[in-house]
Amino acid sequence: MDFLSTLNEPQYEGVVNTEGPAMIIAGAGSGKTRVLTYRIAYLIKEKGVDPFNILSLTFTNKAAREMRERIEKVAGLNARNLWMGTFHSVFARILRAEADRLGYPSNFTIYDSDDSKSLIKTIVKEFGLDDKVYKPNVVLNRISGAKNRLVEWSEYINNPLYAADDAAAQKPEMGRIYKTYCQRCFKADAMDFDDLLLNTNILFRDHLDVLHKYQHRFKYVLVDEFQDTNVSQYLITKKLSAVSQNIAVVGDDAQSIYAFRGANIENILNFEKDFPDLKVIKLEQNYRSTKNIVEAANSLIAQNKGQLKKSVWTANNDGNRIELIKSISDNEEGRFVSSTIFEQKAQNNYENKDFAILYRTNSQSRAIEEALRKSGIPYKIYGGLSFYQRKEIKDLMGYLRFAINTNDEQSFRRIINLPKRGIGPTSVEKMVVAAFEHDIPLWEVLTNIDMFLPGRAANAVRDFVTLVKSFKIYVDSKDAFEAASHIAKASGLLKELYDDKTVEGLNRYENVQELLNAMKEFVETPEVEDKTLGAFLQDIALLTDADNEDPTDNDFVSLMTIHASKGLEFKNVFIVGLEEDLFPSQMMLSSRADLEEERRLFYVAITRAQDNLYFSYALSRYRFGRLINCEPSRFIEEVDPNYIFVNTRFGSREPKLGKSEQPPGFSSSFARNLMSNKKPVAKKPLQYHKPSVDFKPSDTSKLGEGMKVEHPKFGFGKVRKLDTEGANKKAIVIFEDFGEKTLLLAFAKLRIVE
DNA sequence: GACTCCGATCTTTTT
DNA sequence: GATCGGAGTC
Repeated sequence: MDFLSTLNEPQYEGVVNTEGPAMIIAGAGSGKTRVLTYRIAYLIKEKGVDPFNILSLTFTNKAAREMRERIEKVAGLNARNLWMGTFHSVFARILRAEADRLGYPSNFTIYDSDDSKSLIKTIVKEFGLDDKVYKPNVVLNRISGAKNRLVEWSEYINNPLYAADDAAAQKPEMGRIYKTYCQRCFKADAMDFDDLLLNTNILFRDHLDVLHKYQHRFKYVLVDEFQDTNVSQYLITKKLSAVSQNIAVVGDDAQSIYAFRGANIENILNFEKDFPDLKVIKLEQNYRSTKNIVEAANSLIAQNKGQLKKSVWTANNDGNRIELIKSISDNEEGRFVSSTIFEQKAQNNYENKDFAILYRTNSQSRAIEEALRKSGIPYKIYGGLSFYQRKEIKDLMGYLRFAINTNDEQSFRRIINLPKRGIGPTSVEKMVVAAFEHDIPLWEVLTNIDMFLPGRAANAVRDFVTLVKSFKIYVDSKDAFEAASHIAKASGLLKELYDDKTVEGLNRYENVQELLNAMKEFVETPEVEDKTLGAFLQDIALLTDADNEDPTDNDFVSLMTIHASKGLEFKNVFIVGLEEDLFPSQMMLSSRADLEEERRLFYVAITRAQDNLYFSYALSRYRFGRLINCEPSRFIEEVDPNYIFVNTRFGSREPKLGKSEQPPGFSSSFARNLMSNKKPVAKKPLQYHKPSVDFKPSDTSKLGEGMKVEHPKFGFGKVRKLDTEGANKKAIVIFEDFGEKTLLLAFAKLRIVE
C-alpha cells in the first residue's frame, strides 16, 4: 500500500482502524477528505471488502462525486459499486425500492422546499388563518424541526408540551396544519426533504426484515461532515451499523453551521455514549493555510464556550497578515475587491480561480458583481436562485412531474392553467377539496370531472386530461429527452416562451433548452441504464446548484455564501460585508440567539483561505432598497489584532463617490465623519431616490390635463388625458423615461410639479 | 370567474 | 429587484 506512506501519524490511524466504531475529529484543512478516501481504498484493496458493502454518506452530491473519483484513482474501477451520496439521495433510493412497505408508490414525487411552502400556504388559507401569523417559512421550520426529531404528527398533536409551545407563540393551530400537511403529502404520493429521512427511520423501525437486509448489506458505514447531521440522520446510521459496529464518523465541531436545519452537535456526545469502545482520532495539523490564518482562526474560535478540545496548528510559513479594509459603501467595497484581485494577479501570478469572495447572504453579491463586471474580471456566482428554481424550469418540470405522478398536487396547481385555459383558482380549489373530501386520488377527480365541476371549466379540464394522458404514453414508451421535448412542445410552454422576444423571454427559452440538453446528455450517457423520464427526475430532484459545476473547471472568481463554501479552499479569500447585524445576522441573533453558530460560520470562512485573507466591511450599504448605516462586525474585534493589518489605502482620505451613487444628504462632511469616527454618526437613515415631498393620492384631485407631474417610480411626466367619468378615475401620463402609462387615480402617487 | 395591473412587502444560511 | 396580493375590469 504505497499511498499510505504519504500520511502523517493520526491520518494513518484514521485510515487503517477500519474495524469497530471510530470518530475522527478533523480540524480545518487537516486532510479529512484524504483520510476518508484512503480509508475506503484501504478497505477495498487491503481488506478485500466488496465496494458493494460500503456505504459512504456525504453532505453534498459534489463531495460524493469527488470522493468517488479519487477512490477510483487509488483503488481502481470497481469502486463504482460503492454506495456513496448524500443522506437524502441514498435513502430516497432505498425508499423507492421499499416504497410499498410504507404505502407509497415507488415513483413518489419529492417536494422541494418551494413545494412544501406553497402547500402550507394553501392549507393556511383553507383553514381561514392569517398567513402573517402562520408564515409558511415559520410553519415549515416548525414541521421540519419536529420531523427531524422523529416527532410524527400523531405524536405532535397528542403532546401537550408542543401545544403549549405553539399557544405561547400565538400559533395554536400548528398541530392541525402539521397533520393536514402530512396527509396532503401522502395523498399526493409525495415526500418532502425531511420525509426522506423520517420515513427511512419509520421503515427501519416497523419493518425489521428490511432493516436486517440493509444492516447485512452495509458492513461498513462512513459519515462525512458528522457535525452537520441531525438526529434523524444519526439514528439511521446508528441502526444500520448496530450489528457490524463498523461505523466511522468524520467531522469538526468547530465547523458546525447547520443547527438551523436541525444539525445537532450533541450527536457527537451521543455517539460516544452509543458506541462506548469507540476509537477517537484527532487530526490537528493544518496543511492548507499560512500560520497567520490558522492562528487568527484559532483566536476567534476560542471565544466559543461549547467545543471539543482540539488544537489546530500548522508547519506552514507565517504568510501575510489579514488585511482589513473599510469602505464607505458597498459599491466601494466591490471596487476595492476587484482592484485588489487585479493587483494580486499582476504581482503574484494568481489566476482568477485562485480568488473567492464570501458573504453571509446571497443578496450581497450584487454590488460585488457589478464591480467585477466593470473591471472585466470573469466571475461565477454559486447559489442564489438555482437553475431548478427558475419559473420556466419549474413550469416544465411541473408538467413532467405530473405526467409521472398524476396525484402531485403542487405540480397540478402549477400547470393546470398554464398556458391559460380558463381554469381559475376557484375551480382548482374545488377539485382539490373534492379529492380530499371523497378520499379519492386527484387524478380520479380529474377523469370524472363532470361529477365535481359544472359548466365551462369542466370542458377545459377534460382537454387537460386528454393532454396529460397523451403525455403519459410518451413517458412510458420514449426516453427522457424525447418525452420531455414532446411535452414542452405539446403543452404550449415552449411556444409561449418562443413568442416572448424580450431579453428575459429569450433567456427563459434558452433555459428550457438547457434543461432539454441536460436530458439529452443523460440519455446519451452509456452508464445510465434507466433512460426514462422518471429516472431522470429522480436523479435531479435532490441536486442543488453547487452540484452542477466545478470551480476549478474554468478560470473565474468564485462568489458564494459561506455556507456554500464549506469543504472548498482558495488561495485568496475575501470575506465581505462584515457588519454588525449582517454578520452576525440580526435574524439569527433575535430568533435563536445563537451567536456561537455565527462565529463558527466566520471560522469556516477564515479557514477556506490558503495564502491571503481579506476582511472587508462597508459603513453604509443598500438593504431592502434603502441606504442604511452599518457598524463593523464584533467578530473583527474578536480576532487577535496581531494577525490583522488595517489597509489605509482608502481610509486615510475622504472618499469620493460618483455622482450617481451619492444619495441626497450625503455630504462630504458626513463622509468624513464616517471615516474618522469609530461609529458612523447619522441622525436618520439615509434615504435614496425617495422624493422629499410625500406623495399622497389626494394630490391628484387637483390634477388637470397638460400638467407636469412627478411619480416616485417613473419620474417626471406630463398628463395627456384625464378620465374622470364613472367610478374609475384614470390619468394617462407620458413619462420622460418610461413613456405612456395609465394610472388609477385612487392609487396613483402623483405629485403636481406645475 | 378569470385576468391585469399596480403597489406593498420582504431577504439567512440549504438537502 | 422579484414576488404576492388586492382592486378593478373584462
